[in-house]
Amino acid sequence: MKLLRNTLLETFVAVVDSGGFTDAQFALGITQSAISIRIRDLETALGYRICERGRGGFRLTERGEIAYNKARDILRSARDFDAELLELRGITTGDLRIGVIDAVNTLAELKLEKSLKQFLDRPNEVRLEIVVASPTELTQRLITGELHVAIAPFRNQVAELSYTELCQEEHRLYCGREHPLYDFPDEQIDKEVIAHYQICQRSYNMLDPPNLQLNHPKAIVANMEAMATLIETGHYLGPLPVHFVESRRQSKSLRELAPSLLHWTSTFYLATRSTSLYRRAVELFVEDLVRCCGSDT
Amino acid sequence: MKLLRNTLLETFVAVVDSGGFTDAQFALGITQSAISIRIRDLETALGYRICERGRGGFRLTERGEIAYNKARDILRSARDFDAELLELRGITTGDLRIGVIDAVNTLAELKLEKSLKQFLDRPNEVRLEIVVASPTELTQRLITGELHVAIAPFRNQVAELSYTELCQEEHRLYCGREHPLYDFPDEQIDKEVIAHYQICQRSYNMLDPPNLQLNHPKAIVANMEAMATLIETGHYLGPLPVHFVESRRQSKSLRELAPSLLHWTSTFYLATRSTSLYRRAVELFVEDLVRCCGSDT
DNA sequence: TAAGCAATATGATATTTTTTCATGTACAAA
DNA sequence: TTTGTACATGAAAAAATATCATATTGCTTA
Repeated sequence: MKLLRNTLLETFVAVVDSGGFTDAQFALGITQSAISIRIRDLETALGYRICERGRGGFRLTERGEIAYNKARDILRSARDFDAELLELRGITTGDLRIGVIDAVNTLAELKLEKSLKQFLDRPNEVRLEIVVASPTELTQRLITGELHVAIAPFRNQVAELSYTELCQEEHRLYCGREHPLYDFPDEQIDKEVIAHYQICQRSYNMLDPPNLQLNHPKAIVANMEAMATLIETGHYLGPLPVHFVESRRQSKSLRELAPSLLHWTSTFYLATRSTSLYRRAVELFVEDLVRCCGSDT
Repeated sequence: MKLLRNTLLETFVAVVDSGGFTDAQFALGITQSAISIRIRDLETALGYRICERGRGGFRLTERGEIAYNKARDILRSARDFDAELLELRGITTGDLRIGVIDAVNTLAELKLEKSLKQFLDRPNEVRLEIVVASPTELTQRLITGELHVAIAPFRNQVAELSYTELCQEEHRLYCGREHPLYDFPDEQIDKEVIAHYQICQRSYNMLDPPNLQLNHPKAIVANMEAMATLIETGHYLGPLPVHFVESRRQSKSLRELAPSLLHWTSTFYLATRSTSLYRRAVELFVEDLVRCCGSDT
């Protein structure tokens, strides 16, 4: 049972997500009439129209748009609130919303899979949600409470969050088979040489090869797969995590450039809100993750 | 009408605040049976008992205590959420919860009264709440959202809040009629002399006379009235805001010590949450206050 | 330009939830 | 033991919310 009943808001959100009343019937398990009435009631309560509907299609009004976003937020925190109170029974329940940076599943040192398994092996009623996003976005979503924990190489840390070091990720510079440097002997490669070629970067400048001069127009990607693709075209050099390259078939089509010269690491952190409300599920998962990562490095 | 209906939690909070079911009837405007049923339902939903009741008296259980605090928090944010959505109509409504340090009403430069009047003169449906507390507490309550704005001489400012300078408050050191220094000529008073007497301080060390050596056991107070009382005993010297002393009868029984030597000022700030949700009422009051304070200084 | 259709609104009725009223139970104090 | 207070409970009433059938509306389409 739910502690807070937000029938009207839940209906509103479901209607928006379903793009109209008709489809929301199935999402909500009530008839279209009921939905119609609920939306009317909500509009009466608010004193303004939240959406245009009818044969012309479904569309939020300007205020409706604002209301929708706020409603989603409050529903999420209502769920978390429920979970907090229910967890006082000793049962692990509610949402656990985890954010990670992309290409994290092959980072063996992180032990994400192992700790998730440990967490889930315990008796629990947790609804898991995993989101992939950039460190900046993850930070933002942690602060708003949209995420409970996030895992990424956070470079600029903010006061609202607290960070725990998890592991290191090793990076090298790679080129594709078609690239002029592909057949170059390592001994002849140095930063001077590298500087002649275009380099592809991640949009959040977090994996920059340190001390590399980037004189040339460079490509920007927001995702590891995209990075690999661009490097494979043979047009760009680019940094990639070693585990990422080694875990895939195409590794043969990529070449590490002067690994003794061009290698660097980034530190992965677990981030949570400093002033987090107590949630057993979050607590337990953090424990599991930190334990698994700490066990051998 | 309310957007979020938290019947169960509202009942719970009202019952706790009324100290039992019987009195909560009047607070809630429903019969005792209804309350009994609601509390039972809440306990069923939670899966644990939240309070002991019966002829033996009313008492929260351990978990009930936790639940009560969380419930109060969520109800407050639900009210604010309602206000946010309702204010999209253009009507100023909802709570406006203001925190101030004590003895603020005689600080003329602050123009608190004038700006409150301006604010309230506008058509509005705002429920005002004014809380008096120490700067530390005010900071805490702002962060949790318990307060919307706070006014005090904040000395250590935190990142979560943003501060606007409002005005200055002038302080002097005073002694009571019975104090040995009461009849001392100002010329003979210096820090050396002062250091021989006990000084009373505010518990948040914010109005400390700068550069005063406090060698002697000193008294601590958390409130301006208390400070005045202790000074009037003739046993302590103590700092007081000038406006505070001048605005009351007893000023004759207090003496400023070497005002040319011993005077200092503290800066009053208005603090709000940096990442505050948009509330028209809050916005307007802040405008009013800043305008009134800025108009002449 | 009217018929057809798809999306929502509405009125009457059914169902469920919540409240009250009357009464029962338990327990501390007299 | 009695009494009175504080809460619990069952039945009935009231209120809120749902459904079903049908109306309305505006956009296609012929």
